[in-house]
Amino acid sequence: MRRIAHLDMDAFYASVELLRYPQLKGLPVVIGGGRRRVDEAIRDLPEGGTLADIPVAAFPLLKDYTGRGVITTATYPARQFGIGSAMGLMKAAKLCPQAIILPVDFDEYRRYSRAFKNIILEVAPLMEDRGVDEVYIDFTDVPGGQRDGGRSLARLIQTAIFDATGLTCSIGVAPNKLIAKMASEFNKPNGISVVYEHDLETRIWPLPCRKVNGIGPKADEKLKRFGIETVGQLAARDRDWLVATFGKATGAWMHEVAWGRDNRPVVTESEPVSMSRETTFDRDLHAVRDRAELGAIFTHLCEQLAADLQRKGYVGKTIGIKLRYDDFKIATRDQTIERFTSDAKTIRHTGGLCLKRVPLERPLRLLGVRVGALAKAGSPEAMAPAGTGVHRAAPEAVSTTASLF
DNA sequence: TCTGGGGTCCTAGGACCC
DNA sequence: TCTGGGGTCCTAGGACCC
Repeated sequence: MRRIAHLDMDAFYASVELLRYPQLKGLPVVIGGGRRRVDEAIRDLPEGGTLADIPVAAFPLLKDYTGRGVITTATYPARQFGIGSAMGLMKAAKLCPQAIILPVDFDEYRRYSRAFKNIILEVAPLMEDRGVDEVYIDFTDVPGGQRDGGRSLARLIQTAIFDATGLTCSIGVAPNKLIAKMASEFNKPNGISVVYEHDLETRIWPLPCRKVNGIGPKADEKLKRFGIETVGQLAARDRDWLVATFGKATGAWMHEVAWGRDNRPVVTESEPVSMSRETTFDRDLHAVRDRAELGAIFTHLCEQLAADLQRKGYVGKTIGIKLRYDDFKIATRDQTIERFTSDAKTIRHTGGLCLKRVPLERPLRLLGVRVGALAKAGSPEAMAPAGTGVHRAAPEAVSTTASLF
């Protein structure tokens, strides 16, 4: 019998921070803010003092935070105030002004990410990466993976991760990835849930459609307009109606997931499709008035992206840009070039051409650059001579102000 | 008081080829 | 000369996820 686990680290970023700052345990803490006050607190430490010696009162508070940004993670005490991830910092400050805010430290989270994944791999080799804090694990052929429907193995992994890192996680074990993903949320934090095929009606059907991985805000809203709130109500609609209403692929998929069917394999290896860098400015910038600043930011993003590609050993041939205007609307442009590249100057130049094709009247809040159509550096594909494809004229520039780039 | 950064996949139209 | 269908690549936007 197929047994698939979904493992989700509990409040991952925040939990990693609490390992450094145990004095903050039990307090509302959010991750997502600026660096300065924490740096000051570290600098003010007495000789020989550790991070754990920083007095709680020295940490920055949400109410003193000014600036843009969102919460990436909130500790469980902070969640009691209604704070959640992706929430704007200003809104979170209203809900819980006394919450402590810490800056994001991706390098540290990546270290712990590698650590917990290595522990899993020692026990179960079929693991699929789903980002820093999540994985799927195929329990089916792991010795002991079937015992108690997978509960024993889940417990073993959970304990091993905690012993090695001090971090807790929640695990769902089910017949497939779809159900496992939902099950891992049943018992958070530090929980295990085992779901069988025959639990569909009692444990899955009562859930709101939004809990299905793949049904987002838009699809959920449309479902609600037809009176469909739960997975069970979705399962009650006939397939043809779903196909007629949501389209061939989406409708059929919805019918399958509502009946708990999902045969996607656990995928252990995958190649990246694109890499990108983007930044939201401290204040909105204008293409004309802030031309020099924008140009410098863009160059820097291209250099960072080129360095990412080179470090990871990839080249790409579709260069793209992304803008977010002050009204939050997004525009993208891209252009495919003749040769694969990871060169900052080439990316910068082609990105500059893309920028000439996009409207630049409105103030901008974000600028990004992307390289897609990736190949491994040095691979036969990446080395193929240019001009073998169909020749296509580059799109015309539409913007005049954009020539400033 | 607005809303980060890094991704994947899908759709849809047009170009172009067979 | 006209008609057509399939396949692939390119581009833009959008939904969704972590």
